[in-house]
Amino acid sequence: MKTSTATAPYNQVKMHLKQGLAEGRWEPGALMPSEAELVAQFGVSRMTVNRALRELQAEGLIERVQGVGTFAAQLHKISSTLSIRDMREHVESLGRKYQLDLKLRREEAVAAKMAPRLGLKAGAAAFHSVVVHFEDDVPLQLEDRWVNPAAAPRYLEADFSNTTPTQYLLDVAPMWEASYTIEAATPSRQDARYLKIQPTEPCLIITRWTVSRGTPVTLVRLVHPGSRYLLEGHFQP
Amino acid sequence: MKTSTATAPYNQVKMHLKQGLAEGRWEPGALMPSEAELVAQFGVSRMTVNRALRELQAEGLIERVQGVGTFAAQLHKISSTLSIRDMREHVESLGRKYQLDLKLRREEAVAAKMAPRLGLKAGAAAFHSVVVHFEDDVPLQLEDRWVNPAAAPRYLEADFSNTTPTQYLLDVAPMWEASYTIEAATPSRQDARYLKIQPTEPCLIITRWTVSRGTPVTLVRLVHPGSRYLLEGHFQP
DNA sequence: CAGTGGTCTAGACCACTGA
DNA sequence: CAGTGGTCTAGACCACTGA
Repeated sequence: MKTSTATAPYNQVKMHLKQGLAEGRWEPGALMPSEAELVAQFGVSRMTVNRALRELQAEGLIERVQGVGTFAAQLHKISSTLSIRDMREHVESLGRKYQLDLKLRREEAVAAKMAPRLGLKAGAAAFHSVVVHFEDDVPLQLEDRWVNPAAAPRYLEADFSNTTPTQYLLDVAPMWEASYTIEAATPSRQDARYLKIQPTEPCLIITRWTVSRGTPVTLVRLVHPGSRYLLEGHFQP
Repeated sequence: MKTSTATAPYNQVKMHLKQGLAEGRWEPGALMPSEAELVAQFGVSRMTVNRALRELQAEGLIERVQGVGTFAAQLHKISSTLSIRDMREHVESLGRKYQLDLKLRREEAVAAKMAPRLGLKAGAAAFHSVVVHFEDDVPLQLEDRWVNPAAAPRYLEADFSNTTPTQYLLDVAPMWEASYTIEAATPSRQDARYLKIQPTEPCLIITRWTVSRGTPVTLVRLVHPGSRYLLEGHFQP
């Protein structure tokens, strides 16, 4: 029938239920209206209410059991989106001056503990780079990165005057799978020198491992001075 | 026609496209088959391929433009689920012994800087609790929490021998909206004493603010010794 | 058995885009 | 204008649940 004019019927049903949940009209675990009831109430076809319900289910707001019914979900999960944010974009989006200092970039033999995560044998050649990202002349992040040469053979030649290692690698090897850890620790003495902080300053350290099309691409350690960096997230159904 | 037996047709279309994306059959930004082409290729109705495509879009794997076509997405975002994990559940799921030490729980006047986030006026009465969570007799998390009395009037009487503040609050005031920050910092002297760590040890500090049905519920600071705690995440489309 | 959700179809009207 | 995606419908068959 109609299309994006105003709110589509499926979306009206969806918003109606969402608001009811927000208001607590259905306690967590409570039985909600069936598809047939919503069809009667809104005067739309079953496929339309089905879409509304399927989307609410995908968002984790309701649970559905075939043969039984639809229930308000227990909201225990915060689903928040952690972007692989490029430091250049991030800093420039704040209206600050961005600078990148390439401290090291060369081929090195990869250490035994890192090799498997890069899909390489211990001692095999890999690319190693160390970059410091600045916001208004203040070091904001130290990026210590290993790259699988098979995934980005020309990494050593990449020009970082207008791009960043993150951006370059996303371009040549689209990210498909990733894991990360976030921890608090003190920086190494070398890290501290690069970041111009005391070696006792707590740092937020993100370690990220990226795979593209089944090939490990890069293993990166991102060190942020605790006093200058914060991760934020927000969740709203 | 069929139902959950084997793979539903919409899911076959979806998996086919997903695998093509994983293999790099379509570079990011490249034009993908239209709905009409997929209808012909799979011999299913348009609604069926439409569902497959809509779900891939919701997962961020493709982008669709009305009047133009369907395109392989640039994969820049890691969407990972950060749970409000209950420490008791977390520790016990690892097969470890869980203990809770209630250090403080009382009514207090809320500080001016915290009051607005709890929906209260500066100096109004709020509930304040401090709890230490143990894993095998090792302090794993310090939980310093303020609670809006309007959202959980009986918080001071809750029995924490079989539940936790998190669990109790999720039960009485289903979480609807939340924000959090994650940072690295040194603990306060008091925090360090409770956690039995040196005041110089870097800690991972999560500050979380929760709203239920428009009412602020709780503001909590979770302090984790950096040497004992790590946040992990994984992403795969 | 009645009621529930899971899924599919064949057709429809529409808005939007770019040639 | 042809091609694209956005959405809806009325009907269908099915599996599952619990009385």
